[in-house]
Amino acid sequence: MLDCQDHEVCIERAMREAESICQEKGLRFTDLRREVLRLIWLSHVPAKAYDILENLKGKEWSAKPPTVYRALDFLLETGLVHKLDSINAYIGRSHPRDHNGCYFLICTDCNEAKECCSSELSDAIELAWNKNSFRPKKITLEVFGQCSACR
Amino acid sequence: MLDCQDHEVCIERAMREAESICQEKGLRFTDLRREVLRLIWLSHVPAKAYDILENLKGKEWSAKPPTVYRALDFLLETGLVHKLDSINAYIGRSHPRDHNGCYFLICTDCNEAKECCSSELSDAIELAWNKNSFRPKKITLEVFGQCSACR
DNA sequence: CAAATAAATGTTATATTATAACGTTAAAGA
DNA sequence: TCTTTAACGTTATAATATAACATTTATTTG
Repeated sequence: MLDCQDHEVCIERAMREAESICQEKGLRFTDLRREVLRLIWLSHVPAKAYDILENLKGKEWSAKPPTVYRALDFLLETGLVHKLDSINAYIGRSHPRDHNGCYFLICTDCNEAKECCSSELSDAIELAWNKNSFRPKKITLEVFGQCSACR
Repeated sequence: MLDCQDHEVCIERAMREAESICQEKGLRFTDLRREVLRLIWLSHVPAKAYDILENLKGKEWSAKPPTVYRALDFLLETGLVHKLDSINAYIGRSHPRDHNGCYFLICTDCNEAKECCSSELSDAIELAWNKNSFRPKKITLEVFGQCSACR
């Protein structure tokens, strides 16, 4: 589905950006957090928490569920990953510096997911605000369908 | 949050509409399914599956998890309820005959949720289709924020 | 630097959400 | 009425996530 040509490059770009974001914000990007982020970025198919757990076990960590969930919490708070609530899975954020107006396209054939940013979306939400005098704080938008590669 | 003035009326309207939809479609609206739908409609705060289970126990059913999940599956398929994936909770559908272009506003203060239908939303999704040549099938849009009553 | 503090991780246990598999009962169709 | 199918009962377990407390590692401060 993706415009990612060379996935090694894709991962390295994401890891570099994560490093620099953590540095800027003075956050501790520990080996564990780094490894969990890398495992998530291994594929554009969103990763399940317990799969990440399995993948950690071969390595130097004594991995138990809280090991993974704590790393995920950190990555979520920092905006480095996103949780897809409709499938309980985690995906690396392509644009970790922009937190707004993003939504996710999830292909029901290949299972890959893509992050999209759109002002049209924010505008549609804005409408909800006007129509319902509702003050939006957080938006979950996940679209399931078939990606171009799978047609 | 809601424009529901008299909630008894609100529930009865929903139950009547459910009856007629099931009749039209030749579906069996059994006592169990009816009761689960009514329990969900008891409040505009989305209901958790295991809370529904507890509420069934006082009654005539030998309620175990599958009892509830099977009823929920039926109600979901029939479009009578909606699952809010971001909070794993179920809410009665206000417009069970229109399955498209709906989204949900969830108040983080009072926990009530409201179903909204909007063509603007469908249009924004349409854009995703054009931009990414993605064929949308199912959309999850859940907006968290503060409703007018809670401001 | 050493001690004090705070942050991260280890560990055990358990909570929460959901489904598989198989048996029984009740309803619908032939 | 008999057959078939759909609904429900029941037991067990899978999948997802967190609480609570101990230990280790990093950071700050005296």
